[in-house]
Amino acid sequence: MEIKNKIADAIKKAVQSAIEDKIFDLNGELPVVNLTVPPKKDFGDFATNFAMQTAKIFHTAPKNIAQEIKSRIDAPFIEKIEIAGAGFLNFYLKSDVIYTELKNIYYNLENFGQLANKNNPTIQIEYVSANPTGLLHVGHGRGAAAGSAIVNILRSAGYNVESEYYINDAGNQMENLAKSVNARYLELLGQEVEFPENGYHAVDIIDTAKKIVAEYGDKYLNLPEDERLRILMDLAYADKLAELKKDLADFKVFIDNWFSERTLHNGKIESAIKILQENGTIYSKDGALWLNSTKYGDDKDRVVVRENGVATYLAADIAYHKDKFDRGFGTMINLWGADHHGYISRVKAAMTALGYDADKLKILLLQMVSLYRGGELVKMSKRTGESITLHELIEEVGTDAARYFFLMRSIDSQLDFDLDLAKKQSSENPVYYIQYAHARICSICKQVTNLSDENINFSLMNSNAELDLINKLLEYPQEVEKAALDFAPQRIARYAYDLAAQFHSFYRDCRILGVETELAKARLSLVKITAHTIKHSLGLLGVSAPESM
RNA sequence: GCGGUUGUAGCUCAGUUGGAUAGAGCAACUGCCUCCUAAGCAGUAGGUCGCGCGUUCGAAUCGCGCCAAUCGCACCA
Repeated sequence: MEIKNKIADAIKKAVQSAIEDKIFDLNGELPVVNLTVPPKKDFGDFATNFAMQTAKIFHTAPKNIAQEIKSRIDAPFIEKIEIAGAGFLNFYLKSDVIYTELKNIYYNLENFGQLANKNNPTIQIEYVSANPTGLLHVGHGRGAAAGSAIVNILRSAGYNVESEYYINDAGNQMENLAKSVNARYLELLGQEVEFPENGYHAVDIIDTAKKIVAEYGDKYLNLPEDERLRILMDLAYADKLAELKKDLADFKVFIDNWFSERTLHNGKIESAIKILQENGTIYSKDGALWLNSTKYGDDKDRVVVRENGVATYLAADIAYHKDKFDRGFGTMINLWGADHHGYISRVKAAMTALGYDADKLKILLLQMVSLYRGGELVKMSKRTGESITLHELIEEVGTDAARYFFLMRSIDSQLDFDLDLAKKQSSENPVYYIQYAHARICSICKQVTNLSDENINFSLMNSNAELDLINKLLEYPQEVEKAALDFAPQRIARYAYDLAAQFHSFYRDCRILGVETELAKARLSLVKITAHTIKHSLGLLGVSAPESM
């Protein structure tokens, strides 16, 4: 059991005994004991504001409550307790506590950072889900980095997770893809063609057409238009999807489940609509079918089937989310671009109307990315093809830097991505700073080969530099937990940076080569734990930890 | 007009289930390699936490109202 929980237990018992002895008169519910690492070392190893929080329900001054708890607490691992400020209880642990913890970590190092399985129902997370009609751009990159990092973090925190990509492979955009590739195909074969009005102008469409020409030549040139369009749609779709999967794989993004929208068009959309019609949430007006989403807090009602009988995108999305709910996940997370926020209320409205608990669906919104090069904003546009694609970004700055930069800001902050900085191999670049710490440790390990791994006396490490590093390491499991609860990869990015900083300080003050054997053994074990933790935390972000730089 | 997000040091940003003297990096300035990777370390300086009112023992954090930036408000996806 973690030290923190032990202290919390001791406090609860002390309070309980005071209540039984009628010292405290309980007028309300006891809050949970909240233990934190204090901002200054002078304030002990752990602190709680419990006495201040309970002042009201005990009708007693915080300092008196603190005094009572202090006198009743019974815990062998606590060195001393001090009352400070307005009523903080500061706990000072006996020094052997942290050494025992460190020892446990060291002899079970592979598992450090992997929390116990929570045995919760599976969490599903859907992310990227870009249309298979073009290349992934930088905005998708942020979603890909965030989604995959959240998956890693949740798994590390002991949750069961399944990732999913929703492929919009039905409807207008596929028609446009077919028409666009068709136009390029004919162009390449020397025909005069007018480019379709809503077609995709980006150069990757030409590349796709070129591949088709290279493989099939003019085989489809003389087919009837609609037949050729059908064939080209299939070929282009396969090509686009393959490119998309490759770009994601290069970016260390691996999806468990690829969900095709087409599978919804075999009755699932109709049956979802039918249920909503039967319970009165869908009505007819002006020849179209409308979802009465205002009843559930949406701004206005929404069309689900047009006058011409064709279902809207929303209809497919209702069927899709119904399908997700029917698969029985405990929580479903959608990672959407911030420009889709208006969509939340209508999807949730539909789920509520279908009788599901819409709170199980959590929508995380990713704010926009702006790229800067040479201090200038780089414009992006998928239509004109002047965008920077994810592929180009990886080529330019590398997967490690790109992922770290995407992840170091909270997802609901707009991100200014400085391409020049991401490319710099210097201390200005946080990715290198962290990786360098790892490489330094690996370098030491290579040079120290004659030290035994047994009977390590961890308590020899008692200087500030050593204790600071130890304490930082002990915080790691809790950081993973917090990052998982908040879906906040930037917490891990920050932690990895702080840990690297702690190590670099240690490195200056504490040598391993050339010091007395027992101390060298202890320090070597400490830096091995550090290396593991840096590598593990970077791993959660999908960033590599090189052994030499 | 309505809704989402953001506003913290010169710049880029952490920090929200309310807590102790608000933290990093970069940029500026001063030191440190005969010593395990100087891609590093130590130090100095830098703040009305957008503005105002409120809630309370206590507010960057919660509530209300302003201001500014940004994204969105389709029978498109």
